Amino acid sequence: MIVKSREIVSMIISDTPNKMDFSFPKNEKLKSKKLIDSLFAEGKSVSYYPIKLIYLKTELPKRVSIQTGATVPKKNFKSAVKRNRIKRLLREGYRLNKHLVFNNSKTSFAFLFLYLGKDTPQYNTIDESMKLVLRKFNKKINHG
RNA sequence: CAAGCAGGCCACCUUAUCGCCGUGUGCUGAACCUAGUUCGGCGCAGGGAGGAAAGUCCGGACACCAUAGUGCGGCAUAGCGGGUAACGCCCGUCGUUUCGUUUUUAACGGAACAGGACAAGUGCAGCAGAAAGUAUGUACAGGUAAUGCUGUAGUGAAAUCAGGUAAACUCUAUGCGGUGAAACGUCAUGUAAAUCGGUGUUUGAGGGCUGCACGCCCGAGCCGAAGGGUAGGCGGUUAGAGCCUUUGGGCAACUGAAGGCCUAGAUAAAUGAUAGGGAUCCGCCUCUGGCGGAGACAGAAUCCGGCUUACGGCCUGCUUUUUAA
RNA sequence: GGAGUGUUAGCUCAGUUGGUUUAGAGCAUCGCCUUGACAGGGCGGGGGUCGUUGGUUCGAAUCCAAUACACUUCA
Repeated sequence: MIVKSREIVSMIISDTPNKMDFSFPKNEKLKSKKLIDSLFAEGKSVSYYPIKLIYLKTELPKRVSIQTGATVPKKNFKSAVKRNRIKRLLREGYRLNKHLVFNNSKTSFAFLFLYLGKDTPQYNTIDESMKLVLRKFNKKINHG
């Protein structure tokens, strides 16, 4: 199991000809309070437990196609350490899987990932459900 | 070995891959006519959570409000002396209480203490008790010319004793102006210097975020209704009552001098993820080892000094049999 | 980051300022009566570490301190 996942990572890195982008720079972070407010007000959502993705098709201030944020509700996790840990895991999950949704389309989106679970997760589960959520999102965009 | 007390130290390490945030430095792309500015890209070097970052319980620095002023009110502290920028913190010392395996006394050691004043005034005290503060009854004994005049018993936490109680009001001494980085400064963006009603311009509306009054300053707008816009950047913002070493002073807290060091600055908020190896601890077993598991409390948000609380491990010292009559 | 409030029976609240009396009220629950039976009504009962710990006091739900939890609010 351990060796397998290691191989997968190395395969992704070495076998892709275009040098897949795993970076997550400042411009791709969702920072505007205004945008976040409008996300909660009029955004649509896709969810696959324990991750919920709220998205909105809008104009972005920077020249990127997606800006992403992650939140964990304080109600479910009181400890700031645990909240931080989950947010970091969500960021990692998005960073390593964002090639699924980055297809140079002209439409730009604002993303916000919510963690709905009540236990601190392992990276494996975050990774799997992140992939599923992003595929669900793609389906919805292409067909609707 | 175990327990208790006191003090000190650490806060898993390392390799690979992929990432994040500052700093320094080198090269470089695009936009505008140039100077230069703005937006980027690549490389190198070095840095990147805590002992409590927490609770927000105290004290400051700093900023604005009059160079923060007067009176009342309010709040805090409380033996004495010292330390400190300051403190409700720390150190020393006196006293009281308590512990040190039978009792008493003394010494010694440990622990706790919001430990000023009820000899200014006011209030309060269930039950019990004659009586709880303008109080004086019963029994016995003593005493007087006579009398609760004196003692003992009894009730109670407390009984003419300068009674008890101030974490009761209060008094005394000392200290405290208010608001807190969402303070404050500055740049940019943008609408509405619009509409309706009320009120006011030296006979002064309103404001200066102070509980009230005074005083001072600013002063032409202010209040309400309905509605509209912006909610961004930069500074403040990390070199500081800073840390380490040596040494002088002091019982100590602490402090003088010399030398060395630079040690996070994010803002929907960085300090991470995955995989391997190694130490640590726990459990089990077929015990020179093997297998499985765990990794405490917890995340900077202007910055310092304390206190309190949460919590894993290691090391050192002392006590667990104190002494005398 | 700052400021503030609350915690009492299964639930919603009094009582706390100003100390000592059995910690009360409504709903819920249990028993009995009323009814052929149910609802409703009447009578009676049980149920409380007063969030936790410590202190002051003769005595603490109440005063003081620490702590836990929940909630509100501020450009």
